[in-house]
Amino acid sequence: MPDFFADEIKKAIRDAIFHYLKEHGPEDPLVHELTGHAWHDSISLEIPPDTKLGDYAFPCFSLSKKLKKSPLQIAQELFNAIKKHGIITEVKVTGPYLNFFIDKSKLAELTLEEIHKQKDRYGMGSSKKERVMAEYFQANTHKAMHIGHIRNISLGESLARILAFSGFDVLRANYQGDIGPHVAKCLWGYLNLNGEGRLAKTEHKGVELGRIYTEANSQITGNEGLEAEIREMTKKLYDGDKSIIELWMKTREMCIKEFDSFYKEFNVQFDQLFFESEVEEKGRQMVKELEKMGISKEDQGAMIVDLNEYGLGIYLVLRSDGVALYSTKDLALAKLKFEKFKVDRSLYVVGREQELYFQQLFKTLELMGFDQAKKCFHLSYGLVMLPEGKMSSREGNVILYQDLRDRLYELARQEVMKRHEDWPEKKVQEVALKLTISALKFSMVLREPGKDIVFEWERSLDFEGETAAYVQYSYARICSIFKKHGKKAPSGAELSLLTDEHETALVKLLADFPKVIADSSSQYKPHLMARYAIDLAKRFNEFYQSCRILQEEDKLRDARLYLAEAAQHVLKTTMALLNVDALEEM
RNA sequence: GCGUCUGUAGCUCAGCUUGGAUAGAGCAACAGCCUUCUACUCUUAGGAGAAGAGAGCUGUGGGUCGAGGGUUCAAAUCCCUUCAGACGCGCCA
Repeated sequence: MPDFFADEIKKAIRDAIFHYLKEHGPEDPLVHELTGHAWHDSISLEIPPDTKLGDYAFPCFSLSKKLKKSPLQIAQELFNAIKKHGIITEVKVTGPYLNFFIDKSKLAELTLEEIHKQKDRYGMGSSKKERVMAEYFQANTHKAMHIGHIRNISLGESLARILAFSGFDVLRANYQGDIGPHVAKCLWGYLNLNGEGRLAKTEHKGVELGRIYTEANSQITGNEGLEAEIREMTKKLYDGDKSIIELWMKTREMCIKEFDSFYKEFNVQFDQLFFESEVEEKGRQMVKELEKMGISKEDQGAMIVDLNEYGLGIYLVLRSDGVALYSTKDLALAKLKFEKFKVDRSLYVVGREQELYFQQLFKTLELMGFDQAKKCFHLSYGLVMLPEGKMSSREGNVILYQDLRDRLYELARQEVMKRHEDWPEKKVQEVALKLTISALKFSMVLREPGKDIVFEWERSLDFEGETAAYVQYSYARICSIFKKHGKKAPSGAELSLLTDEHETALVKLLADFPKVIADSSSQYKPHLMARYAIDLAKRFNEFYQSCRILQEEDKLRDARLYLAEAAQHVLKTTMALLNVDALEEM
């Protein structure tokens, strides 16, 4: 709810305490506290667990200690001293709590008029004058995309959108490995597992290459002869050996093309694509610099940064044979981000297993004197598993994206077809695809990032429950009201009519939206936004269920239309921030 | 061995940063309701009636918040111990 209400209540409480003190004890440190600058913070309000108890609550426990009286007594005495005024319509004492009821029509007016004024900009933060780069996805070419990548891109994109909405200047970055042992394995597979024939048969050549990689990898792993062969091929790749470079270029192109269509399907556009090869050389130079600065040193032939005094162990920055490591390249990339792209804040959406690694990276950057190092953040996320028990780990039984997507899509298509027999096939496919991709994104963002999740894919498309479809359906319902009504909500509606508990509950939730933006942005937690979207959809449906709109008499109808339109705006914004499609019919 | 994270209803998960009133959702189960969703009939229109489904809503049942201790007026939340699991701890990314 808007701070305005809390402020008014706090003032009333302060006056009551003053009044109380005047009568009961002339000198008290409390007077000092309440006249100081921080008096505002010394009175803390809470939201009661049930709206029937009140809209705001003031617990009297802390005063109890200072005044040496029971909180129940204090609540009663404050109640006698408090003056109802302005937006406070009622005050009640419930045990040790002083509960306040606020003027609901005032709340509706303030909130809804703000939303109608701002429309899709409602909740948007003012410019932070700060540039943040979010690096995510980081899928390698020549490898299959699996369900973990989906969690990554869904989180990353949603985070980027939330940050941009809350006022940051956001750059989206993707950092991909297009060369290395994994490429060699894929190419070996291409040559030995009938790659040419298989690619000829499919549109999705990148996907097929990924499958070839997976098969090749399982054959090669543990086979010493083949592993030696791969090492040899990897070296040839790095050396630009003509015998293999042409195939590499050709297949690399296929993979990148496949990624492009995937980005399109997922509605993601990167501002900056980085490749490992770009930063390898710079990384090696940076390690030399580190040594000069006395930050790194040689150990067993390799270069390390000893971070033991920070409890971060040893950070290895260069291999003993002088070959660049992931860390070598990341150091250079970070510098590039800070200096060339003028980034003030840098986010990395990467799996949880690299937590220590990123702490080491950030600490090293800090030691090098980069101020931005303090504003680096590793958004780490857990594994995605299916109810069947398979995991998305690198070695384990991988769930390929394409397989899952196709399964989900088929399910969605059947459902849409069943409901709209009159729709042309093309429209069915279009809507089904949107539902599929939205369901995937939403399920991946709904959970707290750090935790492993079990992706209940069969449920993700349900139109009930905590799903994208439920949110989308609620939105479509609102759209359908206005379609039926034939025009938008009129301005100047009598919002004081909105006093039903369901109306108020919806208004309150709408009023909370700016805070949700602020929280999910400052804490890097997109799941707060997803949960809010569910809550809002639910709250709207409750309102819709118990309050008629179009059939009411004009004034009430207009007020409710006004409310519905506000819900529509906010719901649309939440979907945009989650990168979920807002469909007008489904 | 050390470090980080996780453990909440049968299942999937919020809540924990910043301690407060009977610990919340969703799914599944059961019992209902149903308007603006779907479809049928009637109506000049607005709309009305009966019905079904469901992608709506309500209610019911279901919990030692892993266990034990501590701090506090108050602990799912903070601290300690312990059990279980995941991940990490130098030449992978």
